[in-house]
Amino acid sequence: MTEAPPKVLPRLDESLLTHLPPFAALSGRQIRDILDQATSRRYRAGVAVFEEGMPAERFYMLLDGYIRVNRMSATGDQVTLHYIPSGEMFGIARAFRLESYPATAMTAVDGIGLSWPMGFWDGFVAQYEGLGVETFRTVGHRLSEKNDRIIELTSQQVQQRVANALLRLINQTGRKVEGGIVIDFPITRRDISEMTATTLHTVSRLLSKWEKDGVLESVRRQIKVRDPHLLTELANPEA
DNA sequence: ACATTAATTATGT
DNA sequence: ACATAATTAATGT
Repeated sequence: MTEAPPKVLPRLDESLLTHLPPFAALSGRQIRDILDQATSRRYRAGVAVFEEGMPAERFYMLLDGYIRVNRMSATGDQVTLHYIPSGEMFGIARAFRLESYPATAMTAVDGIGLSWPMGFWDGFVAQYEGLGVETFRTVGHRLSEKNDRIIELTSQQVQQRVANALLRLINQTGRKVEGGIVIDFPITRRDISEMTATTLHTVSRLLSKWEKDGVLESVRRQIKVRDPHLLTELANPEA
């Protein structure tokens, strides 16, 4: 479900973008121009920013929150592909000459995003040095991560895949707290099972076991990794 | 070494 | 109360 009314926030400060890699190389004036053309919008947790197959009308910069990217499988199940942290661009279909969004973008938590009409994309990358370069960087990074996961899926057992998925989550979206690192947004056993090509039951069993072993703590969509090193060992097929 | 099925128990609105 | 999450055991491939 897509949310209807775009609420424009009162004031868009340039400091919103200056420290973000895609805009870091730009002058204050350039950032001002970009911001003046942007629409800012708050999103509640659990809503779709855009959906798979919809005409790709806008592209986005996530200022706060996390985006969960899903795609529909052939059997009709939603599959979680990955999470996007704040500070990254998403929905940049135009960069790949796509007419429609290849996946659904759901908010994992309350968040704030900027967006621009997709028609601005080509002009932006032509006009603003570094935007295209940084986009290549993030896309390349995501691709190499995908490659890693293909290797995992074809060569590793379930425990290792789940352990690797958790490691990625805490590395990319982890927040340090007393006694460990928590995944910064609510995540279910089902979400993890979708990312690792297994069932929620197997994930549940693994997490229960690891909780007993002191690797992590987990209550209700919240996971705290207490011992990342142990998890790293579990992720490596040693024997 | 896993999935599936089903029953049961939390937990959040 | 009702829906969603999570656990656990039993059974199957």
